[in-house]
Amino acid sequence: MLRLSKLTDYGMVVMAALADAEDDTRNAADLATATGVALPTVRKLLKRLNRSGLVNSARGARGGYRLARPAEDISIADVIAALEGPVSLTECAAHDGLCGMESVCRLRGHWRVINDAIRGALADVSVADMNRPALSMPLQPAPGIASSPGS
Amino acid sequence: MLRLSKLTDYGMVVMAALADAEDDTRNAADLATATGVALPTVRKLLKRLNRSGLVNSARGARGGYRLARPAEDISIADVIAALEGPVSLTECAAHDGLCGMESVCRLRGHWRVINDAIRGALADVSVADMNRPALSMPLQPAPGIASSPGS
DNA sequence: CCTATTTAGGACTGAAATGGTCCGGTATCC
DNA sequence: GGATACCGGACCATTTCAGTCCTAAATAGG
Repeated sequence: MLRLSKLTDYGMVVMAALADAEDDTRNAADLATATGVALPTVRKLLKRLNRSGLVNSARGARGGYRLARPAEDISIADVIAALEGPVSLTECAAHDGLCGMESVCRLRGHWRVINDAIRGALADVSVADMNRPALSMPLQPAPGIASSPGS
Repeated sequence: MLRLSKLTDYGMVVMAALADAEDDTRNAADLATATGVALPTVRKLLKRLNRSGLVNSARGARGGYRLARPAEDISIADVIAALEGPVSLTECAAHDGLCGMESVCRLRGHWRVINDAIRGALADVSVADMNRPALSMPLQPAPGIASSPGS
């Protein structure tokens, strides 16, 4: 699997909808209608996205949300990090000292590299990219891993 | 997050331990001792790995397990697929017709591409690679995504 | 042939995460 | 001042996950 949570998936959909009206402010109800995601869920997502600084909010009548930055400058990795924390395939790749086997585990260093590579790849796809109708993808090779010692 | 399950994590450790003795057959108890993973868990892992054809098993006295192929020919993606199913970041990347929004969702095609890229990256790291002490990684650029004209 | 060893397969349980909902409070516009 | 809409949090039902255990089957060795 290696699956994103459903919330994150929906979060991307909401972000994409928000990208459609970059300047307009849209409220949670509108976004729910536009995306087909249940309203309370949309609310929850927007709150988290706001706290993480990915969207700006305006309270009160005629309030709503809009992207904090141009869609080109918001990556999938940003959205994932906002909704489910930073990418880390294994426990040990994220935090130190939780495993007990760390000192003798040969795998750990490798996981970190792989981890960074995937995060890098995800960081190279923007919300704007995801919003394009077609399937052309301007994405980078996963900088961390690929390149030999030289890098 | 985007985290592997703990079982998969342990599974990699077991595979690495198995790679240490490519020709010797090792039983579940030995592997539990060598890896520090609880015996019942090791058993469970080995059963699954066996069913997926990643290891071969021998029953009876002096039985045990060994890698079905050279460690160089078993990728991380193989192990992940064996233990938690094929890599698929989103529901829609794996199965058709479960979402209801599929026909109108612009994101779907993009997710598939990203998905393939990550799977590709994971497929380029072997158990043998993971077993090396150092941190040099012979990994490929994530063939699916990158490729664009420039790169 | 008999016994000890070791995997095969599945059932089961407790704990944790996840998705989803709702409520009282606060800020803003008209 | 009233209506609108976000803010923060608590809350619950469901599912998934990790981990354990038991019985059956197969093999090696005496």
